[in-house]
Amino acid sequence: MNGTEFQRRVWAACRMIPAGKVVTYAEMAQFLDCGSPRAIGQALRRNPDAPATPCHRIISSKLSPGGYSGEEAGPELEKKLTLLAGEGVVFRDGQLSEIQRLWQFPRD
DNA sequence: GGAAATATATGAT
DNA sequence: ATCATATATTTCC
Repeated sequence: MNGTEFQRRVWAACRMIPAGKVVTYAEMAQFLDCGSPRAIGQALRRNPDAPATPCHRIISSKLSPGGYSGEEAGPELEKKLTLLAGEGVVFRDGQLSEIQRLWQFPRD
């Protein structure tokens, strides 16, 4: 089995995010009933199925890209931004260009 | 079992 | 804007 139960939950949530949209760590934490978005980052950074799990659709609550592959900034982060751009999500001045790209988990 | 580390968030300075 | 604290989970020793 891969990772712990918590990680599986985080990755599953990632896979339910539609393309062209992004979700904040806080939103996912709330959806998973987790009181700390930090745990989300920990699970995402150790994701065993990087291409299968759209972990690049997770951003910070300030609409900033956040980080990627264990680095808050670097070539990997740029790759994440490029991937998002390919899905229609564009960042401007370190923040999400269009707020409508923000997605949230179904609360019902 | 305990300490260190982390892709954050929030409050204070 | 920057620093310090809080919180949850993982990984290393």
